[in-house]
Amino acid sequence: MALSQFHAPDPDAYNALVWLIARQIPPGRVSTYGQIASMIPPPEGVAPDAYARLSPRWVGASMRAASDDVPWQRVINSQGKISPRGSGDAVDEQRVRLEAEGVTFTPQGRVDFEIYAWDGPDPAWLRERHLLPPRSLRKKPPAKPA
DNA sequence: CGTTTGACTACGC
DNA sequence: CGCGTAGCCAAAC
Repeated sequence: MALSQFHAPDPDAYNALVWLIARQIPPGRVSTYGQIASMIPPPEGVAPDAYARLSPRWVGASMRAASDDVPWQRVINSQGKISPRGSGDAVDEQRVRLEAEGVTFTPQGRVDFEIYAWDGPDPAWLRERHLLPPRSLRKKPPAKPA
């Protein structure tokens, strides 16, 4: 069975996990589609490499379908920018909401992950729900020379 | 029933 | 930093 690059095999189940995680993002902090995807194990039958390639878009689809009780404004793309979509209205609204929480944007419209990146839920919270440790959005410190 | 239309990301220039 | 590319389904029109 071919996997869709736009929707998870079981959208409803996937959405529930994405929204659950998104609701943990504190005000004034941001996460990314890819980071949230990295906390969710590949659905049954989905190979790890395929999951890594497709899941960020699945999370994007989940955010699109999210109701207003999910802080969707705190999820941006890996470049630190608000993802463009059809009507620029939603993009403007997202920026307004983030700025209202204290998030600032560079002149190029980007959010600095070094300042605003969310490190993910408490490890215990993740383990209890069979979720995985998130990949960091911050630059990895240079390898420590012996 | 054929077309259009999607909240992504890593990578190369 | 900005721009283009691959990936290749399915619901809404």
